[in-house]
Amino acid sequence: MDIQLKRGLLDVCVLTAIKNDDSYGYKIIKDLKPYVELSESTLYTILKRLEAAKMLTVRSAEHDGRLRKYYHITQAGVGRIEDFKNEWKEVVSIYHFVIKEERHE
Amino acid sequence: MDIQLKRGLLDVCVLTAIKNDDSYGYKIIKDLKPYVELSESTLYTILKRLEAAKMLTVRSAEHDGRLRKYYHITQAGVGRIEDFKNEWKEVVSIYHFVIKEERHE
DNA sequence: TGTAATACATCGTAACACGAGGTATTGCGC
DNA sequence: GCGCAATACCTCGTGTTACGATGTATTACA
Repeated sequence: MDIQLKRGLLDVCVLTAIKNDDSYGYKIIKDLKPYVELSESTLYTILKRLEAAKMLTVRSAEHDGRLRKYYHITQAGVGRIEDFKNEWKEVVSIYHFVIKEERHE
Repeated sequence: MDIQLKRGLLDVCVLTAIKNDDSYGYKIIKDLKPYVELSESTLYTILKRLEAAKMLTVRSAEHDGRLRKYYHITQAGVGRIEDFKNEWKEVVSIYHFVIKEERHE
């Protein structure tokens, strides 16, 4: 998938991945795999960004002797998803513009 | 509209705007206005990029004593639009992922 | 013993949209 | 005739971003 096209979707995907249940880095990547591929470096950048924007909170926990950082969505994070849903209408109208501009002959 | 979300759409919008008839900078902006707002600096950056990628060709012409640069789409440019249409399926599947993850209770 | 999987992290780079600023002409109101 | 909006082009610097490369450490299994 085109990198530029992913840009507006990744933040919302990550937020969606933790929306119903707190999750952690490795699991988020696996859960999103069927929809979008993202590398670890990309994910950790996103998580840092979303934390700075107060769209999620972090909690460290030990699991089987291994560190895990669980991410929990905030109200602002939920709002970000809602904003995306509203913007979706605009995206669809752009898509229709692109497909309707066919030469009908 | 969120800048990041626009990123994957702008190139295709510009290509669509010149697809059926050659067009020029100022007109492209006005034609796209109902769908996406883009500034002149953004458009000229895009046009340069698409030209470098051989997705369009340029032809200068004088119109009412004023210079106009007409942009014409190439086969590669048409291919870019087709690629977008195919990627659209992935985008829709992401959208469905986002909206389906509602807590049903 | 080694190798994949799990789990975290940082750094540098290239791509990109945009605001701010610039040049020059036409056309209209006053 | 003067100013200003509209038309039409352009450049530069900046901040945001996705990603590959790279690093650390543990568990599980062949």
